[in-house]
Amino acid sequence: MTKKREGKTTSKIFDDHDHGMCFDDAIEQIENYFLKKNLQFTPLRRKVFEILIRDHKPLGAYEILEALGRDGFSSSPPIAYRVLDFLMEHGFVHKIQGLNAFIACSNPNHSHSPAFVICRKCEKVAEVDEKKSGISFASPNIDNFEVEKTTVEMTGVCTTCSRAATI
Amino acid sequence: MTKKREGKTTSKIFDDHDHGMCFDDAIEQIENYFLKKNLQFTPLRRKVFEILIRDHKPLGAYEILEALGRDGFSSSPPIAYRVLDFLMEHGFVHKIQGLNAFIACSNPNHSHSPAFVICRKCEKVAEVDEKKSGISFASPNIDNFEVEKTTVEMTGVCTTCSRAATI
DNA sequence: TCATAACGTGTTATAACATAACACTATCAG
DNA sequence: CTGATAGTGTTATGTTATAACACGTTATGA
Ligand SMILES: [Zn+2]
Ligand SMILES: [Zn+2]
Ligand SMILES: [Zn+2]
Ligand SMILES: [Zn+2]
Repeated sequence: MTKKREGKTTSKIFDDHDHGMCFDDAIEQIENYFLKKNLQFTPLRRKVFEILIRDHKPLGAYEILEALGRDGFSSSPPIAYRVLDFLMEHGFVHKIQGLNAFIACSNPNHSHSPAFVICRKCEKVAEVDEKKSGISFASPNIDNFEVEKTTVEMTGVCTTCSRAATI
Repeated sequence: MTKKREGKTTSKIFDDHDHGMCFDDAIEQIENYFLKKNLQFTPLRRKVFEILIRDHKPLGAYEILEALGRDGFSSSPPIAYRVLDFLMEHGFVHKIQGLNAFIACSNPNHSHSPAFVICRKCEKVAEVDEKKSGISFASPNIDNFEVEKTTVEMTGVCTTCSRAATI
């Protein structure tokens, strides 16, 4: 059976943005970026990004594939993984390692090392800025090991789920 | 920590410990812990831990299963996953999300939120302390979200692999 | 113009990782 | 003795990800 990924909670960091705005902006930003970099924003790539940005929640590759199938695209695994890899390379999508899921970036304009806050009950995920989060990578460089990529995920229970549990 | 000599750099974090010591100590520590907590350090649990601490490198669950099989234990998947879950609960093993692999803790005595430095070429992994790493979780609490667990992984190329590439 | 290389999408098959569900034994408290 | 708990074992299945190859389109450029 399929795992459920759903959630309806309100905790500030999880919905402190206007998502209608977010959606339109995001599409525009990615279009501009691709144009500038001479990359193709093909119908498939656009569709995958739209699926992710639509509800702005983490989706597994196979959930994305189902959605692609419903919209008339091929739904064999490599289709999703290839596009996801591409979108991740360019910073428009991130992988949430703790959920084996993918999420549209909340701030693609800003070059960043994203950190994620994950509720283990409702599986809502917030992408937070390094500085905002209270996390700081004081040194990007450890013993001459050049860090190319960081994964930072904080798992816990959001206030909504926490309240719900104690009722 | 970092040495620079004649243009060469050496990264110490990957091998700055006496592993013979590490192995014996680790076994003793886990034995004491289990005794104190009235937990069973069964032959299977011991074997899994030994497999992980032997070379002290990340191993996939199925690699561990093979090793178990070679040593006369059952090698069906749940065997490994159950013991790994158990050892992780008690902080003697960590999962490296970026590799789908498991590694023996380098510092089980110390209550910690481990961070990992991972070479993407040789897949060596070093567990570093929050403070040493230059990473700090300034606030354990973000907008009333109580963080229960953190995942911090830094991927890059270690000096050895980096030197090898430029020869 | 005609090779040919690069890219994007598509397919089938399979690899790699992880869990569900149930069975059996040993231990131990009441 | 009885029932609960813990540990190991088994079979089967679910879930996530990649390999390998096919095909059309679009640049590149002899
Ligand atoms: Zn982002
Ligand atoms: Zn929640
Ligand atoms: Zn540790
Ligand atoms: Zn290396």
